[in-house]
Amino acid sequence: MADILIVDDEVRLRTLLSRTLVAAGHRPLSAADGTEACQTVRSRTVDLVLLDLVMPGMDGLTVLRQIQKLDDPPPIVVLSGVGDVGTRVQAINEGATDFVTKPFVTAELLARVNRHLGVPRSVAESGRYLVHGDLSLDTRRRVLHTPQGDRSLSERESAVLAYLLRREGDVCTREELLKDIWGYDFDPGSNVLEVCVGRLRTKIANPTMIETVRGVGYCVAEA
Amino acid sequence: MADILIVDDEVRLRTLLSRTLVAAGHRPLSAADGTEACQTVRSRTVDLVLLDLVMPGMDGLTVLRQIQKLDDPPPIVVLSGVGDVGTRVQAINEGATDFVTKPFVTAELLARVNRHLGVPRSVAESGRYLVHGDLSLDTRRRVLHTPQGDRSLSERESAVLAYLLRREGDVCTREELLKDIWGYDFDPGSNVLEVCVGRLRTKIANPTMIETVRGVGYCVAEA
DNA sequence: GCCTCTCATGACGTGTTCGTGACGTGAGGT
DNA sequence: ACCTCACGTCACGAACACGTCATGAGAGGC
Repeated sequence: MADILIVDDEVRLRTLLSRTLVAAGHRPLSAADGTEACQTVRSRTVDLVLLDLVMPGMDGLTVLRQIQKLDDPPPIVVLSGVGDVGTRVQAINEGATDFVTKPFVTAELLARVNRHLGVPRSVAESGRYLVHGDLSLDTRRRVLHTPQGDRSLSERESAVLAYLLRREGDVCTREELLKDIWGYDFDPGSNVLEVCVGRLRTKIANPTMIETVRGVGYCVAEA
Repeated sequence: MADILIVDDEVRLRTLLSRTLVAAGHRPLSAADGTEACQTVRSRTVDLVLLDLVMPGMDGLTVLRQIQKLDDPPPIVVLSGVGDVGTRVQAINEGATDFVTKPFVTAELLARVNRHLGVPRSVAESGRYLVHGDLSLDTRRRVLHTPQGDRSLSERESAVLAYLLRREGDVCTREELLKDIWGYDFDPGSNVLEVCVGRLRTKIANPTMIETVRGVGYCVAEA
């Protein structure tokens, strides 16, 4: 049993989905447009969102982004027509958990919904969150959750921190970082890396977390 | 050193992965499709499987399931494109140990592979830690762990200590040290070595650990 | 068009590293 | 016991790596 928000402008589809979900033992909620959806999602906890991309008024992708901005966004299953492959890819990139092409078989839809409900979020989105001690990095939203609150990181900052965290306990050389993040094959002759690490450290609760190994590179010790 | 099966239909990726693994001290095996992979995995022992999900012929997920049916299935690291979140979730549900999204940084892939091999750090980073009695030297981070806490060593200090520890119980002559660490072929006429050893001893809990053999060189006795 | 955010750049300050030479000290040979 | 030589210790200074700052260009939002 889970609270599932249906976002679609067509009444018939909404009622169809509602009935299917009730039959499967869930509690459906409805929203006819993006604005309503955002309100609902903010005012109460929702376990999963079924989102139609094509809607009048607020665009589906916009709704997607709005939901992703939440602290602990629920999984989002996108409903899309067969045609719009581009939008679909974009939706996935924007953080959609899964998608179902219309017209769909209710059984399949249900299977997917259940899958995303059953799977703990940490597993479903494994790799999205990088946890280290008492702070965790949301690599998609580029937000760092610390005991002192959330801070948003820039793209570069996030990339560097993610790189270090993924290789936690390992020393990452300046060459590796410059190559894999900046795409530089040789030393740029400037101190981009240092500046970026500096900015990162100011945003981290514990600046000593990123250790510098003189003449080699940087390292985040294992928690 | 571990036997790692690479399952991918693209030749270029297979060779790239092979090279990377060999460089890291592993023995790679290749399979171009699911059928071949299943055969290999049944006919011999494999320590880890690198599995591409998207393949013609037998589906990656099917291979995954087949491997899981083995008596003592090896860990499976799945390679997946950024887009296919759904398949990824399914792969995790089906028992994949971890996954890496393509395109990937080889260093990260290696780190994960090593992590999932039963004997992670000792094999993957053989020689990284030099242990002697109650202290251990992390040669990559250049940090010395002592009962009194950690101290960071400079490059030279670390090099000298590592050299002595690797030849524990053996007397290292001044000529050897000066040649192998400083690159000096003849006595520099200064006391670089003594100064360095001196600095080292102050950072070590037990200064008598580095024994001087008058007229010859230095030695660290076996613990 | 204006504003904000990101990010590269180069100047500058600072701490670390490491070689150097002066000097003290202890060991070993005679 | 003395002398000598090898080693240890110290303080100094130069080179270097890193961190910090202010600045300006460019992208993107309103």
